[in-house]
Amino acid sequence: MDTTQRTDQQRSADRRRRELLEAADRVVLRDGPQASMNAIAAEAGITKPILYRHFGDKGGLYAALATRHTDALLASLRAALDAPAGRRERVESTLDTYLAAIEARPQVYRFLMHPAEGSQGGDQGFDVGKHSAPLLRRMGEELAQVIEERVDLGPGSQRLARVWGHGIVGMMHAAGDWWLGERPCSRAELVRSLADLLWGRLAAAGDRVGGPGF
Amino acid sequence: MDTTQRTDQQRSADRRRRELLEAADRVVLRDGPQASMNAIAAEAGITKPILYRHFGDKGGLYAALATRHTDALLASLRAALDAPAGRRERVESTLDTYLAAIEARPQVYRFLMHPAEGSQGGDQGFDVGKHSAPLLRRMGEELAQVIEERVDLGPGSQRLARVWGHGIVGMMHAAGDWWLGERPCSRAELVRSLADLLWGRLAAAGDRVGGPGF
DNA sequence: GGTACGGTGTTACTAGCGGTAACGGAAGTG
DNA sequence: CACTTCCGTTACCGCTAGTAACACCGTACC
Repeated sequence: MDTTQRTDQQRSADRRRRELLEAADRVVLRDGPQASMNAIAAEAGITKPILYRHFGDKGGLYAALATRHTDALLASLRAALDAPAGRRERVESTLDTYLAAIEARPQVYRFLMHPAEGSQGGDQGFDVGKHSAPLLRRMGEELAQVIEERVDLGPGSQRLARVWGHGIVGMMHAAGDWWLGERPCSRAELVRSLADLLWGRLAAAGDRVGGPGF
Repeated sequence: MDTTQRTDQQRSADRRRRELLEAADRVVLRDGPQASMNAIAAEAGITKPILYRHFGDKGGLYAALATRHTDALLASLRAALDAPAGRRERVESTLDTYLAAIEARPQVYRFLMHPAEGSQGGDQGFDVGKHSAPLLRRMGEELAQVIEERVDLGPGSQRLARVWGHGIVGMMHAAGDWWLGERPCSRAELVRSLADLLWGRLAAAGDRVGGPGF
């Protein structure tokens, strides 16, 4: 009947969709954010229009792909963030989780952070600007929620928590990006340094001798 | 003579170059990072090959444009950073300078941060990935230098200063990006919140009642 | 005067991209 | 057999970055 048939079709479509996503994944892992629809289709053994029938446009495919990785990474981060440990340990463990992830798969990371904005396809084209880095936004909101749940910030705590969530995530991201490019120190050192920064060592440190005139 | 002639030509070429950059600026201000070479050429009243003769490729033009704005912004930041005031005041003033800049010209800001990575031009194409956001890197290094010069961080100070420089810049950037999109509070509030974060309020805050089991 | 030259500008083109229309063939249903 | 309904293809559009080839114009040199 209709229902069973539809179910079969849907299951088949879902399987195909997963296959396509895996193929896209392989290409992105190889080519970074430059991965073209042609290349992805070729990797999947089919042609472009099928991709477009499944995902609408490039933005759709990228969103699906990004959601996948973002979900996976966010799950790891949530685990580190919710661990039954002291705050400093949780912060360090979360930082380390994130850095380990971007260290393990830099191509995927670059793809998630800079989802190919140069879309010159005339009419619609992926509305750049608003969703420039969904992963960052989601991590920021997630962290904000955890902060607000677990830290007592007094009045204005919600606003403060959100600012801090996005700020800390940005700190982690920028430091990670720079570290990934230059590798100036070990991951553990980086984690410690960032945690120290968050722990107010900047405010606590003294001025250098021979510092400013005042 | 050769020399005077060359000088004349060079001066004329420089003037032209500045004109082209200003035209490109106008287009970027209008269209954001999507600005195409055709559009820029049209705005300047000339055609593409001239642009390419002056700037090599799109990356060259974008780099020239980015350097311009980056230099301007960095000068403002350096002024705020080097002001004869207490550390907290300087930090707040620097944050505010940056946020005011991105608030005043969001299109330019977006262009600087996400310089159109989708370059699918076959052969060379702007080597994405390394120069994904030169402004961030330069700001990070600059801040690192100031930190190392003026703050006494004990052993390992150079590494620590660089990590912090990039981390703080990333925090500022991510928070600014989010704030620019959602406008959840005033600029002054954002500045205060970020400075509070850097001043260790996260470490100092107590746990929420009914918090984690441990 | 004629001629070769460097610089400025154009038109017309290539190759590749995202995206789509139109067609071809298999499968199930009357 | 006809008819619809997908799955898949080829062939195309309009756009992009980038380039080759040609035209013009002032100047230096013979």
